Amino acid sequence: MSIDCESEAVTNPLLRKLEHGAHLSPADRALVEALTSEVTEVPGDYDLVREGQTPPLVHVVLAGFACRYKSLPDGGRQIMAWLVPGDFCDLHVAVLGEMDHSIATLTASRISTLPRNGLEEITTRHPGLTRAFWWATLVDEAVLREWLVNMGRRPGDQRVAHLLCEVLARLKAVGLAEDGEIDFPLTQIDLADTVGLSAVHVNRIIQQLREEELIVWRSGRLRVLDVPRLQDMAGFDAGYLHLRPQGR
Amino acid sequence: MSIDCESEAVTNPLLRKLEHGAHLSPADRALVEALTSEVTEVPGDYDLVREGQTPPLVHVVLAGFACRYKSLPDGGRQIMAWLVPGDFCDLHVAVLGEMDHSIATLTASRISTLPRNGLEEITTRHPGLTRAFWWATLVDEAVLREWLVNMGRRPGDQRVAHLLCEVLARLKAVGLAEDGEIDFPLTQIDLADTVGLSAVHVNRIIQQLREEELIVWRSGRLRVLDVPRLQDMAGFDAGYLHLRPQGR
DNA sequence: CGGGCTTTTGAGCCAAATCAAAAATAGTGG
DNA sequence: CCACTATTTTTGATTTGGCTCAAAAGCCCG
Repeated sequence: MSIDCESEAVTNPLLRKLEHGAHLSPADRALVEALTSEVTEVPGDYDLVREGQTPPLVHVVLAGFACRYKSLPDGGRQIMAWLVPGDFCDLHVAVLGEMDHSIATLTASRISTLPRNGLEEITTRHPGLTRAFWWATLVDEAVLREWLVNMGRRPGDQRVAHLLCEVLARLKAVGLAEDGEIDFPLTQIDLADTVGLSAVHVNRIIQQLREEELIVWRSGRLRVLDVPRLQDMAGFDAGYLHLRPQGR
Repeated sequence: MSIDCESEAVTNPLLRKLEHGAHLSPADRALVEALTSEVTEVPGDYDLVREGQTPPLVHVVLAGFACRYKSLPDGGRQIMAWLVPGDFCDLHVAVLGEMDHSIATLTASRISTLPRNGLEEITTRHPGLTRAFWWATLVDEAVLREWLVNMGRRPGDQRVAHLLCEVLARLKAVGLAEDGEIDFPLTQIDLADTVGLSAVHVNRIIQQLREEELIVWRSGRLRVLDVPRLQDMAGFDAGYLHLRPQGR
């Protein structure tokens, strides 16, 4: 349940992420810092928000992995998004009224909870930040579209490889990847629930990626040995993430 | 290429849709009407916007079917959204800068093109409408999430059935469905590109749905014979569409 | 050191793909 | 209105990627 303070960037990951989407004034930056000052440590596999609820707080992931998911009648679940440091969990609730899916941590995480009215003040008084939030929402949507392509048209191995390429790029964008290597304490079951394959099959795919010397993944750490080659076999093109050239 | 003026509601479909998401003032309504006055007729299978472009106009579907899609290296395509009357095509471009996917008509369509600055004026001066646009974007995202569940975890027959339930509900919401029946001039190939199955398999599923007397689909018209039963077999729950109880 | 997760392995099976070709439809131009 | 095409839809046969079931091996943690 310790969350690896070392590898966390000096800068706030939310701030770091938003800077990809808009130019923020010093005042905007200070505001973001202030907003994310209310922090909770949460264990892995913990429901932050459940389908049908209208959470009073907006959550932001600061460290760890969370996800959006829906449970199915047959007991399975489909994960529809990974929420990594810098990602909003439920920004949309104020507008949509009720959650149409649940949000849970996948690993022990540090979560920031912002009061809704603080956010509403921003959207009326700080157009620069508002635009940045808007941008973040639209990138989430773009990611969702790419996932749909992944599930619909790519075979298992490319599907998993594509997901790994994406998470690497996203963590790099908030300063949490060094040289193709990231903290990655998920289970293969989580991966399977995400890419729509069985855990057994995902296991075989992982083994294949290891044999091809594309990745090393052990004890919660993932190293991509040859990023271009993995991207190539996955058909990965980072354009849909709409990041600035350098996550630095 | 004629677009069936009869079945089109008296009311503007965009307006009709937005009323599900927010209460609009008479001024807001007038503004929406004015915005959608610039109209083009477009044939089927026509690219409105292509990946990589930054379209100068924002498009709204008024009649017909369009879609978001990405082409794949192997020649296939994945459709990531169906755009039906009332749907924005590229509202996000102003923020994201560049299209990360293409938009094309699936059938002959009536498309409204709004100048970007008209929209920007709205987002600064008309909070009610802005909120309605925001709502529409978030619903698009919710639909995307449900599609992901559909592709990831539902077998072919349920997958197709679910999609049909959705399109029926969405068209009903803008007044374009009467009693489980809609204009539906798509090909089975379009369907296959949407649900991530082969056209041959989709064909077999359609035949099965017909045999089970769940649907009648011929000459561009779809009738769902038993809506509750189809929804039931598909595991369809309209909650994610965030519509008001009555599309009326 | 024992119990509960994960990961791994093996075997058999099934949903859905592919390939190929025929039948049905929808357009198009004369 | 009718040939002539092109596109869709349908059928059949075959192959395969990924699933299920089941059990073993490895890990983590108290």
